[in-house]
Amino acid sequence: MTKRSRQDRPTRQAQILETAARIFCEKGFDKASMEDVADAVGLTKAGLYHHIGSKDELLFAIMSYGMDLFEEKVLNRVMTIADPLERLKAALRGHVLLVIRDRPKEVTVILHETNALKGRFRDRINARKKRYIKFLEKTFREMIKSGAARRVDPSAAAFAMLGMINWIYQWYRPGGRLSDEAVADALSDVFLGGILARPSGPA
Amino acid sequence: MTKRSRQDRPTRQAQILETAARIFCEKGFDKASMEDVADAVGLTKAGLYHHIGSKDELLFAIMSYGMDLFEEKVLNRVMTIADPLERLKAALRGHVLLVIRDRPKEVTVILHETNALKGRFRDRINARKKRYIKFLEKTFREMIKSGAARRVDPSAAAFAMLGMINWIYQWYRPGGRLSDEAVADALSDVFLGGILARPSGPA
DNA sequence: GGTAGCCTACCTACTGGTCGGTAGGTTGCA
DNA sequence: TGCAACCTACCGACCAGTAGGTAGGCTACC
Repeated sequence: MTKRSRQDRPTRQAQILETAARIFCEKGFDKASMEDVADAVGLTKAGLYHHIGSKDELLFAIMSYGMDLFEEKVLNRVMTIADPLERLKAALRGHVLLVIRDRPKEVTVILHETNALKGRFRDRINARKKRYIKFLEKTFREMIKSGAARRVDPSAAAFAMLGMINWIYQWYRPGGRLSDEAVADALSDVFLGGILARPSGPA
Repeated sequence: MTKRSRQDRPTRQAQILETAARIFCEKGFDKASMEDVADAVGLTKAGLYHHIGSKDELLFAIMSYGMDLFEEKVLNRVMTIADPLERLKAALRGHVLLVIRDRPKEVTVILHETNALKGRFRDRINARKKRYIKFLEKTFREMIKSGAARRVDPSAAAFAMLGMINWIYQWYRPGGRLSDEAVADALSDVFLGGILARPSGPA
C-alpha cells in the first residue's frame, strides 16, 4: 500500500491524501469522482490509480490518517495525565481546539462519511473510535469516584461530549463572533458546569 | 409538485415519503437509487416519477415533513411556555424523546443529508433550523436574565445542546442498557447540571 | 562511457455498469 | 370518454476501474 521513495518523492502519497480529503469533505465521498481527485492532484485517473488501490482504500487511508492526527495531537498527550479532572479538561479542550483551529479535513471526513466504509475497513476505524469512548467513560468513572464529578451516567456523558464536539464542524466558521479560544472556553464551560445556576450559594 | 387526491388516495404520497425516508436513511441519499425506492413502494421507476418531480424534490419533501414533525411535536408545544427554565426543559426532553423514541427517519435524513440539498430547497430547510436555534438562544438569554442560568454564551450553549441531541442517532440503538427515558434523563442532567461536582468557583 | 534491462510514474483510450429521468403506451375506474 | 395511475423500453451522462503503452531515470556490466 504505502509506497516509499527515498526522499525525492515523500510528497505524492501525502499530497493525494490531503487533496482527496479536501475534495471528499467539500463534495461528499459519493458525489466526488475519482476524476475530481485526479484533476486536483494534477494527474489523470489512471495516474492516480497507480498510487492507490481503490476509492474505498483511499477513504480508509484518509480516515486512518485522521485518527493518527487525533491520537497524536489529543489522545496520546492527555492519556498519561494522572488526575482524572485535569485529564478530562485537557481532552475536552484539546479535542475542541483540534477540530476548530486545525480543522483537519481528514477528521471531518471521519465524522461525515462513517457509513461510506464497509467491512474490515469500517471495523478498524470503529475500533479506534471505541477506544476513545472507553477512555472518556473511564475518566468519568474515576472523576465520580474521586468526587470531582456528579453521579452522571459515564456513557451518556461521553456521548454528550462527543456529540457536542463532533457537531462543531456543522456550524463553526472561522472568523465569526467567537474566536477559537472563546469557543473552546464556552463549550468547556457548558459541558463542565452545565447551564443552570447553582441551586444555592454565590455565582 | 405535490399531487393531491380527494381522499381515496391519501396513502400513496405518504407511503412514498415514508418509504423513501427509510431507504435514504439506510443507504444514504446518494447511494440509494430511485429504483430502490420504487421497488420498496411496489412501483416501477416511471410509476414512482408519476408522483414526484425529481429525486431532489423527494428529498426536500422528506425533510420538510421531518421539520413538520419536529415543530408539531416539540417546538410548537413548548414555545408558549412562559417560564424560560421550564420552556428549555420541555424542549430538551421533548427533542431527545422525539429522536430516541419515535426515531422518525425523516428527522435523521435532515441531520445526515444536509449537504445533499442545493439552492432554494436547502435555504428553506435551513431557515426552519435557524428558527429553532434563535428560539434556544432567546430562551438561554431569558434564563440568564432571570437568574435561572449561569452566564454561558447563548449561541455556544444552543449549539452544544443541538450537537448533543443531533448526535444521538449515531450511537443510540433501542434495547440497549439505557431505556428511552433513562437516556433523556441522563442527557438532560448532563446538559443542565454539567459534569463537575460543586465547583470551587470558576470565572 | 555506453548500452541493455528494468522500474517507477505516469498517459490514452476504453469497458461494463449504474443512474436519473422520460417518451409513449396500457389499464381501469368514474 | 376522460383521466389518473401505472407500465415497458429506452436515453444520455457519468463513473470506478483497467489494459496497454511510453518517457525517463537508475543500475549493472562490459
